[in-house]
Amino acid sequence: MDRRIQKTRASIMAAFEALLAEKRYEQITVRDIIDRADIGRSTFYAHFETRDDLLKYTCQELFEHIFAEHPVSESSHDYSGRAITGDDMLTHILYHLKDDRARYQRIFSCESADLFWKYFQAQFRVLMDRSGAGEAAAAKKVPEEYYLNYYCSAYIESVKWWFHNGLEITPEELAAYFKRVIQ
Amino acid sequence: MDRRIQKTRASIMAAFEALLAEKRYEQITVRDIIDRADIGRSTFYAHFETRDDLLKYTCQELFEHIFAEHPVSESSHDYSGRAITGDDMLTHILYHLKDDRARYQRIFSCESADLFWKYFQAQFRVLMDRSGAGEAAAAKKVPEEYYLNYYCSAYIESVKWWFHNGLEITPEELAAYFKRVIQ
DNA sequence: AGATTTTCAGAACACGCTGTTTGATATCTT
DNA sequence: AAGATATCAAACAGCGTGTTCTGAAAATCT
Repeated sequence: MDRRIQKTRASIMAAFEALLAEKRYEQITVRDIIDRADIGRSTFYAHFETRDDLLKYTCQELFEHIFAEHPVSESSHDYSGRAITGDDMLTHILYHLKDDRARYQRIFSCESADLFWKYFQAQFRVLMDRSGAGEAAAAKKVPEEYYLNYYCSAYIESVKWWFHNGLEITPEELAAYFKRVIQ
Repeated sequence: MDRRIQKTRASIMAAFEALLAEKRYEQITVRDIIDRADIGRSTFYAHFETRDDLLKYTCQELFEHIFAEHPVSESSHDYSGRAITGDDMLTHILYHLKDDRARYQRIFSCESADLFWKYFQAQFRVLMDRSGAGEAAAAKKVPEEYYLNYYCSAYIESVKWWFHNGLEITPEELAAYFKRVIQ
């Protein structure tokens, strides 16, 4: 792969993330990006069709690691060889977030964080769809759809709260909070 | 009060809400609004400073009834004479929403619904701040801030789910779902 | 190293949107 | 009826997006 492409792409992404820390997505112009990345206008459009395209790509790139199909051993936690299911997954995701906290913290505390949280929740929902929430819903005597929605949003809100408080407590502690309020 | 002002304002609001049903807020231009409302450009700017100003005003107008300080007797429910506190409030709000369901359904199912849900949650949060969630948080052994956030977002998510399913069940039933998952 | 292919830069372009200003016209209030 | 005020159309400056073109620069191939 052409090194120029990688370099240019990297500088665009870096400029974009830096700008997100300063102003909300809607206010970031292509001029802002290319000035900061120090590239030409046409170069930007050679890499991304539109500004929205860059945002979409950033989202994918941000979370693909977390929601990868086959989690492998990581620096601060090791689940290799074990199947990641149920409760473990909740903590597993938190570790991923904490491992790359510098980046996620910047993204999640920017004014356009909503966009990323929404993408995060959608991905989490896909995961949960597979690990049936039927029993829990039945125990609470509410529709499964209602429960699934409740469960996912409560989890995301927990993570939001965690980041909002500077990731002070450990992943295990936060997971414990979540399980306790969920019961 | 000048009739012209009322007429113009009403036609702007109507045009805006109609457009929200068709496309997302960011894509609605001032030209769209004034064409639909059949007014001049400068007239629009005589009433609202910016496009965002119109959105803000619409939010306020939408929820001011629901979050009014002193709830009075309504068509489909009557709490007059009783203090609205705690659990009653949860159902009370749902009745308000159902009373004007035509309007709220249009707003909450439009592509820019997020903006309105966010405003809704912020207002709800203000309400809840006053009715101390300290005991419940202590019972679950989680920080009060964490619990308050959890509680409010779970409520809003319930209402979202309700609208998403066409308000099929009654306010009492939804409130029951909520209380059951919250426990 | 030299030739070939690909990417990059910079400027100019068409187009659309925002918010302002103008002076003439229509409509309200009293 | 008369004065106040809201509305209108049209033109304006300013800024943003996404396109196109050309020569220069860099990477890749042999």
